Amino acid sequence: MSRPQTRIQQKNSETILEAALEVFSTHGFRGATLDQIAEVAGLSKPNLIYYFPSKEAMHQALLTRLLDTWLDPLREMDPDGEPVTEILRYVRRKLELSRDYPRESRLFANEILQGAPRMQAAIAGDLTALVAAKSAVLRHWMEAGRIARLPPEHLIFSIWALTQHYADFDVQVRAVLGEGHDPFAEAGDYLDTLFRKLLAP
Amino acid sequence: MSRPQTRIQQKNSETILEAALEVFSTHGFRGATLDQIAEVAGLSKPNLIYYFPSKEAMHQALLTRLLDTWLDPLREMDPDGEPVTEILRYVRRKLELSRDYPRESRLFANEILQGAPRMQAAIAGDLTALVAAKSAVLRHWMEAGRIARLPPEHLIFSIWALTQHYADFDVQVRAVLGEGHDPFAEAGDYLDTLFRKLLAP
DNA sequence: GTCTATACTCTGATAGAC
DNA sequence: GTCTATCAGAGTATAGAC
Repeated sequence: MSRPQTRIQQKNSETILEAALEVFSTHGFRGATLDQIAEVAGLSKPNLIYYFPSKEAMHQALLTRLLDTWLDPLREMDPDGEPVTEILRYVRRKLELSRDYPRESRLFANEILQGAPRMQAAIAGDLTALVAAKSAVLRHWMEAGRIARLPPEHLIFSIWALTQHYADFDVQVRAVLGEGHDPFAEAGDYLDTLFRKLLAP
Repeated sequence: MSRPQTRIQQKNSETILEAALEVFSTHGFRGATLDQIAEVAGLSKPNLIYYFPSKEAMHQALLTRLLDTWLDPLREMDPDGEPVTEILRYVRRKLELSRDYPRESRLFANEILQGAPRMQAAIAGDLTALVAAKSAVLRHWMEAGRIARLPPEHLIFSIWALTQHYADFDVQVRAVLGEGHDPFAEAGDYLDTLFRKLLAP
């Protein structure tokens, strides 16, 4: 990957990725068009292609930067910390990601829904390895009787499912709750309660 | 909607919807093409258009039949039943839907991810009304001290999120678990435990 | 009722002027 | 570095033969 040198190039690359994120995250890879991305970015279509060799390359650039941000909070779960505190912190940070980066969450969801054709490697590699490592930590805590004995991978799945739901199904959540609700604030309290009860030995 | 009269028409309509489900559920509405649907269905492209006036109409037909199936298990939650039993039954039935109809689950997820442009009405109407009704039931059980006091809508969201995750993120789940796992069987046990602990007063 | 042929629009990408 | 013009191919949908 060759990428930006000058200031202007950096700024334009940024503008394009921002626009691409907006479009890919709502329409998926095949549903997104360069026309749309160009319009959102306020640039001409050929200009997009000047910065990125193809539509595919834009998508790839977004996915690459995404996965890192996405896995960061899990990486930070400290094996030497207090188990419940560490897990609840992870839940909270993951929910904050959903609140602050809903488009990234939807981009990821779109990719997985489609069978992860452009992410197979990353999922089979980094992600699986990290989950394996953290599952070992969780299992260790369980064996020490510090949290309830549960299948660690499924515990992690449930954190992902519950937090991402508020970003990915935002439209549905807001429709059901109606006016005068702050979905993410309520979710924060609810998930805190849920995992406290679940983890109690 | 005018629809099938003869046997042949019924059968072909069915074949087309089946193929359309396959394609829409993996690529989203805009990402799906009539070419693909025609190929999967084993029919010619114009023949598709003979049965359905447009791509849009096929999608609509799928969404309409979907929502009903989708909400059925929630409808069946019995206000006069034993609370924990009723809720656990709902969780189990919803998980079975994810296992048996993963494409329908992904079709729905795709539509919501995109902001539900073709489902606004249904979500604001039937779905919201049903959730309101069942939330009242849950709240009643909580006030009677029969289950833990929790925000009822979020309790329902968590059932949706946890069960649908196994259909929508199937690729990820299987990659993380590796060989020799039955994700849905394990999820069944795990979610049973989770909700039992969560609902205990 | 179903197919072949085709009209017309949109899409991703390139050429070449400035 | 950025734009206008444009291409080839794919996309939805229609016309009309059988």
